[in-house]
Amino acid sequence: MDERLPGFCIKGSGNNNNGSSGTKCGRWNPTTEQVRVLTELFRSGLRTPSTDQIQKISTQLSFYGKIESKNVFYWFQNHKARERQKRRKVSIDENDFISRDNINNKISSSKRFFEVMEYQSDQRVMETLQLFPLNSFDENEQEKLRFHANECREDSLFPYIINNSEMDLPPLDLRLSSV
Amino acid sequence: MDERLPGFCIKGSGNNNNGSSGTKCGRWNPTTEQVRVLTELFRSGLRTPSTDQIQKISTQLSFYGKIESKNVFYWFQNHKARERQKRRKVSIDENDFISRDNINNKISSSKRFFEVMEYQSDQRVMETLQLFPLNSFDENEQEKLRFHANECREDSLFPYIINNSEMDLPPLDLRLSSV
DNA sequence: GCAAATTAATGATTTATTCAAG
DNA sequence: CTTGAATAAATCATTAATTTGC
Repeated sequence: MDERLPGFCIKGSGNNNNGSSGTKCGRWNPTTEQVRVLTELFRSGLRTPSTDQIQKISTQLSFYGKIESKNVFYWFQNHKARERQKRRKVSIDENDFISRDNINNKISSSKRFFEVMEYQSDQRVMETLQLFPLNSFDENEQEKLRFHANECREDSLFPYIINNSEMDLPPLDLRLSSV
Repeated sequence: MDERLPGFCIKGSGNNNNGSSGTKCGRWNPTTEQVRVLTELFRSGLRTPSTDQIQKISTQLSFYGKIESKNVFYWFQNHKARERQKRRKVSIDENDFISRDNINNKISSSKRFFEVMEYQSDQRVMETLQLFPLNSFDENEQEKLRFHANECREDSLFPYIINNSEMDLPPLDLRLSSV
């Protein structure tokens, strides 16, 4: 019963030999305050703290709970990388096929879609990074945007509003059946 | 049970004078089928549809009733945020304020550690774009890091200390020298 | 049974971040 | 260092559920 339950770790004897393999059990679990401080530091511009800074941070944060210097180091590494990854992901991947070819355009993102849409001519299915299962849609189509301010407020602040009132629709085909 | 589909903007001047500076339009009231399809798409992994997708979804869903693209956009925004919110509330169990033994014991040898770490993973922080998991909710990884970094509990005897942000910790002054 | 009053859900806006380009 | 792009968080506002008194 005291086996290593997945996701729940038995009290692995104080000194966790958190080596390289069994990171499950001896992993640092930051407290709220620790995360708060780290995030504040990150937000303040700190990205790659020096060793001295890491030590100071770690010492300070140890007040809130168990922490080691390496945790601080890793935290910044991961946070930096993941923020970046997140940005890239939403900017490029979320946009399915549209392009990576003309990445110089960089506007493959749907947001600038209104402005540069007419330029899309050749989209290649780049690196099989197919994120959405619902690509039963025909992304290849270049639909016309009818930016019709149908609302009371004409200045729309959200990035993309397309008013498409096509009413002649066959029964729904949105299933993520195939690609 | 009132089957009247919500119209567009009720442009009737002075009709619904809610006085406040809010919207003056009646808001979208999704039909059951619309919600069902949107939820299915969400559960399939779609989180931030591109403009193309939004338009197609909107077009498809208009078969079931009045809808605009912006409604689809808003729906995904809200649904994503609220699912995350829900999950976050559930996982407010993080604070194990554990005063472990010799917290920063490894600092003395941390320099070597950091050198190795730098060598290992400094610039090579995974550039891999993870494919979208078809059946999992891609929650914010940061939150996972923050709240689920470790399921390991030493003991459940420690009292929670959740909002002790007013400890007597001196204000961190870490960014002093090398910023 | 039925509406007025109240509460819960959720659609729509605003605000505060992030990274990256210039 | 400043600005652009694009959210995601926080908030506002309205609709639906429900409670309640009659």
